Amino acid sequence: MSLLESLNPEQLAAVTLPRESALILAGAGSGKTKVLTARIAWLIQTGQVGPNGVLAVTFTNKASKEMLHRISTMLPINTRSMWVGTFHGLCNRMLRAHWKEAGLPQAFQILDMQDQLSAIKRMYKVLGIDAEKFPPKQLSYFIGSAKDQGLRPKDVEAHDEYHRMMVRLYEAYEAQCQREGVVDFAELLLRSFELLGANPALREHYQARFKYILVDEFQDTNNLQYNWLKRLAGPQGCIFAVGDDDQSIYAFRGARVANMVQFENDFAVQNRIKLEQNYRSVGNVLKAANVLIGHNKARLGKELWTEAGEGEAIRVYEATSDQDEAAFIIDRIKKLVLEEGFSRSDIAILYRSNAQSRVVEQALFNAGMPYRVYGGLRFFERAEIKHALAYLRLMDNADDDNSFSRVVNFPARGIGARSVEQLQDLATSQVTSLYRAIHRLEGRAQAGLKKFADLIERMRFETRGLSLADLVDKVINESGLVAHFQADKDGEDRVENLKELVNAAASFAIAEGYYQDAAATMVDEEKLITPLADFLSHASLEAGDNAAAAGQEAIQLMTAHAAKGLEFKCVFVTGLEEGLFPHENSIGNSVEGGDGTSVEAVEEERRLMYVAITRAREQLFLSHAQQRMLHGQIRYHLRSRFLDELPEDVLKWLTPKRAHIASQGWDALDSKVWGQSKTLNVGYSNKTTKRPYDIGTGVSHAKFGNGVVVAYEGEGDDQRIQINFGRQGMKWLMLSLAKLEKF
DNA sequence: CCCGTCAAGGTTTTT
DNA sequence: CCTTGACGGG
Repeated sequence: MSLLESLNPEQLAAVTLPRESALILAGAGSGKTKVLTARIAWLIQTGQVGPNGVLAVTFTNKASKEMLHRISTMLPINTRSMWVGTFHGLCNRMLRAHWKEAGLPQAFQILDMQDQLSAIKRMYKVLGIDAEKFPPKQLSYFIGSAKDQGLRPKDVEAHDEYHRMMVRLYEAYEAQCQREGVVDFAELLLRSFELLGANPALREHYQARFKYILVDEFQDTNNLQYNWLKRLAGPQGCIFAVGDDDQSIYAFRGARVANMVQFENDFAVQNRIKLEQNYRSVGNVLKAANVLIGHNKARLGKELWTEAGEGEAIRVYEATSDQDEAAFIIDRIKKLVLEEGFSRSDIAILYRSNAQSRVVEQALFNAGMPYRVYGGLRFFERAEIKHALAYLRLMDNADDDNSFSRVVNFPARGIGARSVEQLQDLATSQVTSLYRAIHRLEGRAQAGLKKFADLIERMRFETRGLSLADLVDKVINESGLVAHFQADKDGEDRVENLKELVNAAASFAIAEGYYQDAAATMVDEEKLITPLADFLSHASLEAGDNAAAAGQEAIQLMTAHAAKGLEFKCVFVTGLEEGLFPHENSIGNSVEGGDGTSVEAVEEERRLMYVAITRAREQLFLSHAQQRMLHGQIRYHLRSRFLDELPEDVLKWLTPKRAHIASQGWDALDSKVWGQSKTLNVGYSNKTTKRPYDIGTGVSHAKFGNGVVVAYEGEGDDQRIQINFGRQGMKWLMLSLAKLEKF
């Protein structure tokens, strides 16, 4: 059978497993997606299951689109009715189909993170909560983690006043969401989970239907997602889980690698198949990756190999500064493009945190090299788009106070904070929404508010029977949004974006089969949803591309996190410094491993580094800088321990490798000290400023023992030197008095 | 109501 | 350094 022909023995074994649960440990570049899609295609093609009997779940929209695309090239079937999507997308689908049983209004809206925060702030106003004492972000986090544990307010144990308050706020938030007919991301999952729990008939229906469940990036599942899968699969369930514990980089947002082992126990997994042959990178890159990740203790164990040649050595550069690092990168890129014939889009520059992109961007800009930065605002997150969506949502669901508040006075129509406050009071006392409260204002009715309500009503009436795109077009004009931004001298882009929203609606309508003339309000036996509601869900669940627009032939800039799942011929991993990568917040910290054990937080950083270097197919460059500008201060960092963990024989140091770190031992440096360096006067007035020891060199002190010079401060007799003495802590010593020796 | 100024604070991110 | 949010004056 042709679809099995290109598989290696392990891949073939995985694809053709009988109906039993299995864990596939798939290393970076080992053909993970290929195996997933081939298994689905094989199951269907051999008649073991129909397209409707398969459910495949991923974490990102991109991954699910890719999967659908590949399936449709392998099989002549309509994939649109298949349950392939993200956890949130599939839960949304289920809740749309069973909104009544789930206790939701038919037109329930989805809150993204921004929306959730503004909902919390609005609630604080009504309840008179001090946002300083209980930061909205903290509440959002609290609610999110509770839901991830499957806990409702009544289930959360609070042992102190602060947490009792958080629980009360959680409860109030939940009541508000319920009244307004909105759900946040975690709620989609929890509702769906509870729906299956409370409804045996429904549960059994889905358990019988989905004979085969496949999960991508299994190491990224959180507690709730795991339990949702378990419940959906049922006692006879068959789950095909694909993941890589070495690429688990999202523990900080609740992902539990421990789910992999728990899965093997819960589902009596007989087969743990390892995919270790790598089809992406040259030998040297792979060797570096293997040795690096070998430093982690918490691993299931796996070693990648390749048939490809060794390739170039991994080149390492120690820059004097972040500017110098950028200059090095530009220089190498020029060589790669002009002399070695790589295309700019083959080249990626990776960093630990977004702030690091600035210096590189500047340098690329000055060198006239096109580049593309991932990680900005996404299309559906832009303010003007959010405004347009708010009008649409309010038309669809009159109880959506979030949307109401966003646009009631935007564009400005003379409705001040005072009027809205009064309206809120009335709405609160009558337990209704802001929009509905307008009609109860009676004599005190504020003319502006009435006019606003009329506007919404009119738009609702006038858009009846229009196609989705025409509807959106009508609303952006009728609402005054387009006129408002046209009048703004800097509003050109925003007008363009609003028009782009009309296009997005049109493409969505076509993709989903609503077509242009869809007076159709109901489509798809399973969706039971209007095109508008469907589009609004889509906008919340899929915020769109987050890359800044640029020519296709551009150098790619992104964080190591954002690079997961991608590959490039040439990769630069930058900022390899203690405190940056590994990040200072991880150094010396332990975190709960998900199964009660304690794991070094730096292991996740190491996995991130592993992800970063395994993005490279042919050439890999690593760099660090002696000093860099961070938070407006010059900071000095030692080179990353990760550089010292790489095997020397695959490295080629372009600058001399300095030896100060290896002799030191990392235990001495594990306190959180790197963030405390002081600003220095650099480059001038060093008449009275001496630096007998270079930053980064080791010194010993009679009382404190060995340490590393981190910074200098002051001048002349007042000049002080900062030294990290490891366990003894960070000390500032008077240079004139301290008795120090180089070691 | 809009715009400026000032203070605070600043991993990683998808849905 | 640079972005974000909170206030107060015009």
